[in-house]
Amino acid sequence: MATLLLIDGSSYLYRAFHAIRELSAPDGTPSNALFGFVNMLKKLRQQTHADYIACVFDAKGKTFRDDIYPQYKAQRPPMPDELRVQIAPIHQAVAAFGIPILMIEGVEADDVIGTLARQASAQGITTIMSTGDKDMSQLVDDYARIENSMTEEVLDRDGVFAKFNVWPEQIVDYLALIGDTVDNVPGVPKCGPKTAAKWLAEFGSLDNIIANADAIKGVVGQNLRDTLQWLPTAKELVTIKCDVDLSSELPNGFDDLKYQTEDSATLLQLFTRFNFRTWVREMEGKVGQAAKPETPKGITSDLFGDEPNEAIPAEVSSIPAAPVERHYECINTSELLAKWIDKISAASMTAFDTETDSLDQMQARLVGMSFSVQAGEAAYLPLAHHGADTPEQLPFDDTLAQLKPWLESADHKKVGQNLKYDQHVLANLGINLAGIADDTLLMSYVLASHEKHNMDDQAARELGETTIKYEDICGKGAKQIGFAEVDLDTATAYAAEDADITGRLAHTLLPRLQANAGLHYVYRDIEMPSRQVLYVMERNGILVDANKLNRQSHDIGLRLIELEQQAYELAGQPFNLGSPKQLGEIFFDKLKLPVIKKTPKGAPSTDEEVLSELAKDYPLPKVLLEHRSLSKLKSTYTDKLPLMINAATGRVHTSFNQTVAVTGRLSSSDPNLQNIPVRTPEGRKIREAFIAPAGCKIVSADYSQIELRIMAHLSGDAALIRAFEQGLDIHKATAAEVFGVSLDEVTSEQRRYAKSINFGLIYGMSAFGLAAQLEITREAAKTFIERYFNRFPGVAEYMEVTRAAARDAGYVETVFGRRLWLPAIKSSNGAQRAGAERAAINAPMQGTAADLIKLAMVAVNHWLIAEKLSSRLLLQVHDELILEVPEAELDLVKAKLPEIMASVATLKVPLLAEVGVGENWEEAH
DNA sequence: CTGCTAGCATA
DNA sequence: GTATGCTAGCAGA
Repeated sequence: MATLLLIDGSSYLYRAFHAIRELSAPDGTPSNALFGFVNMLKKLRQQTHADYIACVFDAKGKTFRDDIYPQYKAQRPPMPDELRVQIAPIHQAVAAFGIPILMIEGVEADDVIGTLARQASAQGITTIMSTGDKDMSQLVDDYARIENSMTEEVLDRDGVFAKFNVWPEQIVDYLALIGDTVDNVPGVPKCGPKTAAKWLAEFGSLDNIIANADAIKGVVGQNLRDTLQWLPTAKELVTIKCDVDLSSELPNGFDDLKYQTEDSATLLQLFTRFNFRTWVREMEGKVGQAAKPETPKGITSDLFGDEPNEAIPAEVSSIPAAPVERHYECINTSELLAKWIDKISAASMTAFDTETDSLDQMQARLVGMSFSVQAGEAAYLPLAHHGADTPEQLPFDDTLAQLKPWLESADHKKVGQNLKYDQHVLANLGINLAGIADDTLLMSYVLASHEKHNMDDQAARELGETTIKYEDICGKGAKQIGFAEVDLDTATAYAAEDADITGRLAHTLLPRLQANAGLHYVYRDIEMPSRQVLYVMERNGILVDANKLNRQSHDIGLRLIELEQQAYELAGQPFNLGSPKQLGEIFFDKLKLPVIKKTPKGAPSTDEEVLSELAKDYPLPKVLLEHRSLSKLKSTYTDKLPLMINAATGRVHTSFNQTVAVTGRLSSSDPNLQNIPVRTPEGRKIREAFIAPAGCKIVSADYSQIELRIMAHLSGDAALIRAFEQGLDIHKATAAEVFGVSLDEVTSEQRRYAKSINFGLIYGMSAFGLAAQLEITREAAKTFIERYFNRFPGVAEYMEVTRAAARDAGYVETVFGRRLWLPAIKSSNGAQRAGAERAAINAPMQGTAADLIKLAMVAVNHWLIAEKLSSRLLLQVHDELILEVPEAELDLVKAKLPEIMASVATLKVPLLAEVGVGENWEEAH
């Protein structure tokens, strides 16, 4: 049976406008109604498969109802300007989606819908009226029903009766009796839905009620008798006209209401103008496919030319190309140097690499550089080799000066493998590397975050080439020599190969990224821009008060000695408190304490959980717990951090690794500044040592409940979305739902339970895990989870859908299209598979959060530069950004920073960032 | 000197 | 129950 879908455009216009908070295009044009409307259209298109479709709007001007009753809708305020300006783009969007638009002068949208619905019913066509307008209930019959796509309410004949206690054919009478304040149609005073339904149940119809008006008692009965003259007019006003002449609009009848071809180009244009990023990405994929017909793979002389030869789907792993003939040379004369400067100046893209004497990017000194502009052809320029044969090497300073313009030119595009490192190395020499167009490390990471991304592995995987390993030429371990000690022939073979392979990798990987709009967006608009911000943050470094940490080390040291003495007495012998093995022997062999759990290798565990449990009954574990936590703080933080201060800058410069975390998160190392303590008072003292220089403050801004908000967005769960929209304490709100109490009745115990389940959900929880966390039985945890899923069915469904999608595709995606691969999801090992399923649940949330804060970092950095501010980004800790801000800029940054963070994307729930200020990180947090 | 384990710091 | 990085201890070079 054929189906007709009629969208009540006028009703959704207002609903979308009021349902969504402020939202506007970059130029300030409001876009909330457009966003809501398009969202609704997409949802409808996905959910409802109709043969015929129309979106109906009110036309301008008066209607026949104004002639009947001049006060009709007289009290309705004019359409707000903010909505009015969105009408044209909304019509444009509807049309571009391929949905026919109907606007008939002299009648309202309802009348057009009524007419079409009646015509459809007569032909046996099912009609779905998508509207939120209760008046339309009068149109429901055996063929026509209402589906409200916002509330997902469905009203068929029985549904109408269930809702209003009258049948659809009585709705007109019912509306006439109760009137419509919005449209300024009076009814019978004091007659509401209850009374109207009661009368209609008793007398069947308005006519019959009028006929029996004298029999109705009370004030309402008198009111009825007073309005008898009016009621027929009221009925006429609320009756939807079902005989509108549509012959000139639809000469071919329903055939004129078929879906048209989607106009992706217009949609892309529209979404770009209003900055609907997710949809832009979606459309870019479609437009790209349509605009780029497949071309045969050709041979180009310029291998790094701008246009990819062929769009290879990202899913298809590349087939290693045929061996490339290599020609590498060593630049050791001014003629060769001139030749290569010409080459790289003319090239549209140069693969570039540096060789240095250290892995520490802030300390590393340049030893040489290599270049390649064509597959198989590359050159190595040695600059600081020394050793037995320090031969034909061009002079360091002079050669670098010749290359500096090219290195610092944004017009000369470079591609490299981890150019952030090379950028540091050159910055150490006062050279500001520019024109960084591509990075094969990031390409590999975006295409396949679960693979290895080092150049040797990439070369083998993507090109089928075996490369010279660093260790092959420099040795390893203590006997390793610096690259400057390597002879020039060997160095050339190695370094030129690096540039050559990098260029060829870029040429292979870029088309695969471009073939997928989502991945390309993640690479081009998230990873490449945040690469630059990370460089800036690493370069900035953070000021650390070494004296303060040293004093803390000293104090902790004294306390540790006390604790050791106590432990020796309690144990009856001295032993190494830091050795789990010795500790185990004392605990379980000598003192015969009970074994609570075992390590994976089978030894009795002595971790914090076990110690806490044992501490309830024995004194020694308590001493151990304090010793453990203090020695961790001392060895990892208070002892180490002062040693990490860079002598030249006086600051600590971490390395942000952009390509290790499979979820898209960053990691920090040397030192890791993403795990500075915060939970315990002793730990927080370490944060106090991260300080702002004189005249500055530390400003910290963190996203509030970012992963739960993303869960609300991804699952679309109405209750969860509502809780965030209302700005509630989310754990409390969860508790209220799950325990069925009001918000102010939630006990702290209930809130704690809810908090655990919220975190558990983010981690792909099982009943077992939750039980352990809450120290309750597994059965109790299970019923608790069931109650949660009952209250938040959208979340339950999302979990299942995600698991299934991961099993199907082998990966899951973030909101921005980042792919998170889960090779273990198809493992025959049950435990591994279960682990991968938990990761599949967690990854979209953790990964989307990572995408968001990367976008925020880029936006904040961009703002700081555009406004020429001196404030500096220093650190990122997954959901937190830390800046150093001069006092003069404090108010501005305090206001703008959280605003930027909250507005990098528009999700189904608002984003919130909270800002703090202090002399040090602890105060600011 | 290198690689592994247990344990623990963060989001 | 997700994702990381670092330390000390220890075993086998």
